[in-house]
Amino acid sequence: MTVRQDIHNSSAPVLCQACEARHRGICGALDPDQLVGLAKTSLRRRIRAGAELVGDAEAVDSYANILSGVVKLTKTLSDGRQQVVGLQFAPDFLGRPFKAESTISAEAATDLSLCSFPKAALERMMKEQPGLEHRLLRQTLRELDEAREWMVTLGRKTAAEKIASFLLLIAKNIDPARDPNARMAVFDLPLSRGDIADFLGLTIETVSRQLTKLRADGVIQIENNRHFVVENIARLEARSGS
Amino acid sequence: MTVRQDIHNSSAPVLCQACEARHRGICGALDPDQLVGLAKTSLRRRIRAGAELVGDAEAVDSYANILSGVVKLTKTLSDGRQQVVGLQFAPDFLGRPFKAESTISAEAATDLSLCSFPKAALERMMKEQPGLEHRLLRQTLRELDEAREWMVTLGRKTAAEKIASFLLLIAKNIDPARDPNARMAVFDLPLSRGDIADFLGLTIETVSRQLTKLRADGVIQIENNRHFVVENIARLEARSGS
DNA sequence: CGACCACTTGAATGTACTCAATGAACGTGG
DNA sequence: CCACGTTCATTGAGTACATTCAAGTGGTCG
Repeated sequence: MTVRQDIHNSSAPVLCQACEARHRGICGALDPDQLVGLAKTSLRRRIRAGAELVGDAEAVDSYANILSGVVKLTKTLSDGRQQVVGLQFAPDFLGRPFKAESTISAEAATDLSLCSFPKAALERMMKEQPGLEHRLLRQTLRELDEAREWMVTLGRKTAAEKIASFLLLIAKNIDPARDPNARMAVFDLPLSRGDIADFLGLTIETVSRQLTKLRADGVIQIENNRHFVVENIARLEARSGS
Repeated sequence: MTVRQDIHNSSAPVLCQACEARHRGICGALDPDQLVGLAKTSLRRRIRAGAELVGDAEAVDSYANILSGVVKLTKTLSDGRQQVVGLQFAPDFLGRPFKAESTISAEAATDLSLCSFPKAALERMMKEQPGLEHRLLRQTLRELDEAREWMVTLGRKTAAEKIASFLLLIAKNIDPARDPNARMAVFDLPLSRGDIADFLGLTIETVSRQLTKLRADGVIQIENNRHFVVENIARLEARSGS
């Protein structure tokens, strides 16, 4: 582990030294020279929570890696009903290759730090380094698995189970350094009640009621609306419908 | 169009001559020599409707292309609740690369004709032909788009809208030769009422009631439970919530 | 202090579900 | 050929869960 990091960092651009995408993200496919090449055209950007990254049916000319923060992917029906169709965390790749315009919109759920680079730069590099496309395929397959997992939640779970499943999802993804076997979890929710409702296919009121119930039952503690403490994750899992 | 087919077919294996996957599927990435190589290890299989192709958490050692028929991908909760998380049509690729076992189960919704080949053969070929991985990435991205589109349907549409959306989905995918702008559609449903319910996150009874309503309103005609006629697709679209 | 925002709580309503009975199509065996 | 069982779909009545509409709470900021 430490060895691998040493090797990777030895000649990597400064920008990439502390970057998760360098290891777990798509940049892990690049050799030091290629990394330097991509880093030349890349740019670190900070985005405020709530800012729209990509609007529906909007042309996209750059891709990015998430360095920190949470991105919310949404789709909206003509009458305004909204559905969150995905959440992305560091070090996920952000963008939809091979399509001029996106059919979903992306929004910063929290403050973000991105490493962004021109669409053309990545596509050029994909040609000379097939490993890049391989990484992309892996992430896409993972996202597909997640989307299908969520379809089960949306289609077949009760409101109470949806909320428990959601809290588990956040607990497991919000902190990359977290021990996956830990018995307890503490985190700040990256989403408002409204966002959660749109993610779970519920209303704000139902989300609020179910959270209140979990708190009343002693499964979770809530401070300042956003800060959550889960003493015993197993109790949440028991309520998630698995 | 005819030119392209001539070129492709000139030296292609007999098995591949009439195969949609040769053009629109993943095999389109292969040159004639490679196609011959893959065809050597591949096998045409016929499967009866209802047969299970891949069980949940079951090891998979072969991939396949769908030549004809419809495959149903499902996930099941511990208490038996089931959700259909995807439908695949010819000439889709079937299988989950880079993972020893699948977390979903695949079942023949209709009688199937498959072109199946060993996992190892395809993975070997992917190394020497990056275009193959590219095709796979494209299909995966398309499936991801479809899954997200369906998340909106599951999370935010009413039962009536879900049914209309489902009928549109089938009308557009069941017949590869169909004119996408055609005003009317005629098709045999590849799924039972129960399957539809599992796809839409509804019960059988609700599916039945909504279909009856569409028929009563003159939007669709139903013969023998499975055969559907849609005189005016626009009327269905108007009810799909878009 | 008042306005605003996000969230919570309450009461009434409605959509889809559950349970139950009926109907239609198909295959088997007497 | 018809009676019978089976499977699949439809229809009906009553119920439950999440929604809608409405009011209230708590925190933040000008």
